Amino acid sequence: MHIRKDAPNVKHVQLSSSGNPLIRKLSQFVKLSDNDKEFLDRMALPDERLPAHTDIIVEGESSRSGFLMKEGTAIRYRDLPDGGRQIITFLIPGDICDGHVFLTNSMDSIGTVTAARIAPISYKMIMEIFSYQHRICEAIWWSWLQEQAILRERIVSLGRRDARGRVAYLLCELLWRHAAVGLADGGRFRLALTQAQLGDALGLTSVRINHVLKEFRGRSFLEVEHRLIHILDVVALQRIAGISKDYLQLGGAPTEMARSLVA
Amino acid sequence: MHIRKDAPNVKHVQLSSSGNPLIRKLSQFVKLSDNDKEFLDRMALPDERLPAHTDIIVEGESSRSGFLMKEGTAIRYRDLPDGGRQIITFLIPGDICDGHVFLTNSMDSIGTVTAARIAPISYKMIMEIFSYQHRICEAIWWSWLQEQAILRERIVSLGRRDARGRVAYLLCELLWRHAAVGLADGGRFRLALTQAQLGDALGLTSVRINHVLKEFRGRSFLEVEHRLIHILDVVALQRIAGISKDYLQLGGAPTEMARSLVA
DNA sequence: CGGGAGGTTGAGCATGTTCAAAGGATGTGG
DNA sequence: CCACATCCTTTGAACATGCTCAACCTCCCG
Repeated sequence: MHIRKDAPNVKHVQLSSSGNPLIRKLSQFVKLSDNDKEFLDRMALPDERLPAHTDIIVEGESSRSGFLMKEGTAIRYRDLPDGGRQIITFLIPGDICDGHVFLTNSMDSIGTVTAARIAPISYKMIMEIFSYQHRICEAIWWSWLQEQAILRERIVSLGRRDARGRVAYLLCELLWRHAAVGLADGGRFRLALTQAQLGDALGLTSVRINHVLKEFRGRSFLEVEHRLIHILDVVALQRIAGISKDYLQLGGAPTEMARSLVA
Repeated sequence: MHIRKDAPNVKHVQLSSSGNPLIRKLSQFVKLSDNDKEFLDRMALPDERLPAHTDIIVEGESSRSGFLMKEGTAIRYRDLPDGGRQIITFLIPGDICDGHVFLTNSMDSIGTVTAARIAPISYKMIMEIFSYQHRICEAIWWSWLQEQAILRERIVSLGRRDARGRVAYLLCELLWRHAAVGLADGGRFRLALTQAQLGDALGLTSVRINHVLKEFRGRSFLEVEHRLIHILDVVALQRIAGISKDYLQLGGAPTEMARSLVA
């Protein structure tokens, strides 16, 4: 990415992990009790550190049932026979990687992008949540709906948006997701992705990503300094992506109508 | 599609709905008891008939919580500001449309393609399943994993496969899904999609779809007679799509390893 | 410093699009 | 049950978006 020589001292904001991001994430949907929070904190321990560029799960082979991202960024991706690669999702702190990988025989791999910290989650624990932790269960349910909505939005992106629209959408998605776990300050968040990785996520080449980012920088939609991305004009990006504000229901509670139906 | 003038009398096979396709679908994953089946049959009643080309849910506005497809084909799609459209998923008999649409504020619409028959599902009923019908709950859980795997595979398709690969993959997916609910006979299933709709699902134009189908017909990978599609060489299609057999875990039970973890 | 990874740039190329027009199939009302 | 209107498929030619390949540059890190 473009790195400004004259980068000012970056204001020290809360852009790295603080406490348990899962609590932050689930609090979007449900008011968690102290008990709930304690449970979630226990669930996030013990954890495990992983260096950058390390595979967690390779082509569907896994001894792990699932895990919670505590720090860092990871990708769920697929290597194709022709040498290509498609990044399917980015995993950021607060995300639960659900082990679907090997349950369904899909050949996805999962690997870290940056150094990361993850907490394994056993199926026993999941079953415990389902049976005894109803409020957490409800929140996780909402969180899954959100995840699915993100997958569907990505399908729309890849199917019908051009390069600029795809980049614009992905940046919005990542900003909102980071904000939802308290890892964004205004339009700022830490993004340690190479242009090639962005390309692999968007079905484009790094060259094209480069052109689009250059244009966006020129139009002052965003700035990149070191590994910190700063979205200056989210509205412009949304317009380019062709989305109106409320898409994805990120960073907000479910609609009243929806809540009443579930209660 | 190409329609052969000399189409022979189509063998009368079980390509339209017979009984409750949801039972068939869930039986892939779990051995259902007579009680379970009775419950699922009650769940599928009362039903409602809808003509072809009818919107069920429009741009996220819905008074419906969810429904089960009993007969026919529907699409979940998105209309874009520029006039384009992206079909996100096809709904076939046995699929539960989960009402995510309005819960998450996404602007998806859902509409029938052919005449259809659907059974509304209330949230009360879903909660009942979660609380009291553990075997069905487990089966639905598996079924969701499968759905997610399909969405992810579609992302790979749109991101990294060319037109031929995309068409090949979609045909395989539809064949396997139809087979899973007993609506395929050998390589045959009823597919009432226009080439424009296939294009909207695959991020391509109808013109391109036409060329690809022509090539596939020429190479004897498939035939189309009236609205019946006949896949003659699935293996060839899989090769073109770049997938190996077990993808998606369609039509088979979960791996032993996976089952033991959940049990 | 020197090597390597990632970013930037340009020229030629390919896949798929757009636009347009004509031929079949379908189904609806008279 | 036919006639007409409509929708779908098929085909061709010009065009555009994004790709490939290749070179060079910049920064970072040992």
